[in-house]
Amino acid sequence: MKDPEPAPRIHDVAKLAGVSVATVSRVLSNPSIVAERTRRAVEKAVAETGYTVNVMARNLRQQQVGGVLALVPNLANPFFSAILAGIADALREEGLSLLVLDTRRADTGSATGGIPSYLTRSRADGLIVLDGSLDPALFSQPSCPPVVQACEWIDGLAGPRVLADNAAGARFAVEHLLGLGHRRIMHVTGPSGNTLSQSRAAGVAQALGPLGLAPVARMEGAFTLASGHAAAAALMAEPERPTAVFCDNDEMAIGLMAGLQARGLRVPEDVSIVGFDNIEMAAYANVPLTTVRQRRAHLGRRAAEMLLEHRAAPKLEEEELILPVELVIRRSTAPLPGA
Amino acid sequence: MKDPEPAPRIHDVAKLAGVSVATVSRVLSNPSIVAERTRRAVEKAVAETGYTVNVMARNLRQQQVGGVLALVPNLANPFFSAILAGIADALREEGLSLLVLDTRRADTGSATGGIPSYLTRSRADGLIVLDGSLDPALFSQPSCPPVVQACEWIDGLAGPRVLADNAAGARFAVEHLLGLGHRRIMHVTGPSGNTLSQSRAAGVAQALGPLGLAPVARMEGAFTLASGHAAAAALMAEPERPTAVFCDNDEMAIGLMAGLQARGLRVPEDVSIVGFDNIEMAAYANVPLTTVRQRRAHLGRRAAEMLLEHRAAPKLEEEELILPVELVIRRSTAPLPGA
DNA sequence: TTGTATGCGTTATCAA
DNA sequence: TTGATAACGCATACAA
Repeated sequence: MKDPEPAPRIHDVAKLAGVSVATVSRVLSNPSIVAERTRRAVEKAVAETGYTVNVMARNLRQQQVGGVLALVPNLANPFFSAILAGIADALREEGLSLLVLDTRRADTGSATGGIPSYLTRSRADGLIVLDGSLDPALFSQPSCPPVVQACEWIDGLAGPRVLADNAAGARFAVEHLLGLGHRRIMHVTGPSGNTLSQSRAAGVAQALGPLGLAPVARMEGAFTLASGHAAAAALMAEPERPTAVFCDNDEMAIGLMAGLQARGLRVPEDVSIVGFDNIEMAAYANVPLTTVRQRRAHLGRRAAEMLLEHRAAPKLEEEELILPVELVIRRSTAPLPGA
Repeated sequence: MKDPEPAPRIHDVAKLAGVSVATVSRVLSNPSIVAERTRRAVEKAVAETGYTVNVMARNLRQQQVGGVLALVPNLANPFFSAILAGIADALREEGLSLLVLDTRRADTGSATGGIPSYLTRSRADGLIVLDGSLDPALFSQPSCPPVVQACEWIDGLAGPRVLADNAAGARFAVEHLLGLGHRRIMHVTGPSGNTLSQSRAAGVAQALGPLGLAPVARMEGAFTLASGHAAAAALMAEPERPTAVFCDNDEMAIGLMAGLQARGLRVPEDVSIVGFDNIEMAAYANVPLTTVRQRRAHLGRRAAEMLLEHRAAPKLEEEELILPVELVIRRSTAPLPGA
């Protein structure tokens, strides 16, 4: 059992069309520079043979891979897949493929087969890093392709970034709660090392600081429904029970709502809750969730576009693009009773 | 502004180590066949130069891409990204990369740049198709790499498949409702052309048929929260109001619950609801959702493994792997009052 | 406008 | 056990 027919090569097309391989190549890559008559003959031969260019050979010759690698912490997380969709979109428009590496599962250690082996010009024309927990040293090899950081970022890794305005979003959220009269506000955060959590914490402080306030409670979650659910117990255990909670993402907010309701607390009558991200589910939660809208697909698209711009004309300035966010007010937040 | 240093090539390593390029190549790919002494010298030279093999050149020489392409209908859909995570996992263990193509956005028409241009041996060593709506003719080009269908499938496209047991899952769901005394059961389906919906409808019929029953109502949704929400109105409009609903996925079930509650119906007291997939949110919904558990990451992993087996030893038999599913009973289903 | 010839960086064959 | 060299399939500089 052998392969039916070897794929036709440019040579076969050339012979059939009665021209040289160079001419065929030109017809395929830059048709305008070849005579109408010749072009037609070549196109006919291409159609007859069913020829398609061998991408590997072209890539080697042109010293480019034709693809961009996205490094994501968890491919199964819908948060990242929405960003990936935006990236894929922008790349495809430029004829580039999307490669994906799940950094949590890839062994970061071993030099062969581990993450470092992917970070080469011979494997990707560019990198989009969505994982802020990676070691910046990974990207310092001379053979590392251009990098754009998106969504999260890595301390100590220079270069262009595109981020949502996390601090502003958190500030909007807390200011909204303050405006409703709430003063005892709890903050359910992401993992402490996470850059998103850090800037959102900063936004919380920006909102509370001028009033001489601080969160009355703080709990570190893991951006998961389960950790939000667990926060309900933490909230109930507070001596001064918070009247409002800002959660670093919607999953935790929804988990928290479920946990509170299971314990007999009502949202928003007893506790107001704000999330972050505006995932689709936010609008369909038990109590529709007030949250901070962040355009994830757009963020991915901008990251890809920035990478392509950077490849075309490497800029000296460190570009940092901060995308606006907005508060979406739904029913999970209400005025503090008696306020 | 030029590139700092051109990447070292195998030739540079060879010169530094005082051996031939062939020997360097051997040390890298099959160290055991080269003398200890020589090997050490080469390894030292590799370390000094920081050499890493040029993957493009190796791929061209070996006539393989080193990657598998997954065709997904919507990358932003968490349903698919969970499967992708399983695929990525299995591939990485074999040293293969994951390429992703979002088929809904790629223009299927144009020969250049469209989907067909990706379906070549020179672009991927194999294909995993997660989109059952694609034209089977796409995969009939002689240069198309091996294909495995996963999750959904394409009528008229032969070859190995790995599927969840959709019919059994739907049957379990409906049998559960029947066991609770429900007889007026509504079915909220996916898009009519979708293969998943078709086999789930078959499972529904299998459960109802023996009792001489059929769904009292049927509504075609789009696997989205919004379409589930819209189904609430359809349910209320039924002259014989259904007492239970089976939804083809959890998103629609959750949307439906939200819609029903907004109209004053209680789940499960007034209406029992079963979903499909067991997405994480199912357990944290307003009313925890009874649903059919399907191991999505596992499904992806098995698809990738099947592709790799197939590459190693193309089998003549059409392998079709049906993965078991199970019913997860939560609180959204209850006995029919008075039953 | 077209053809010839070289090189992209490897791996694999063959000979030593 | 190692070295010389021919592919792999294409794009492009240069010549015609």
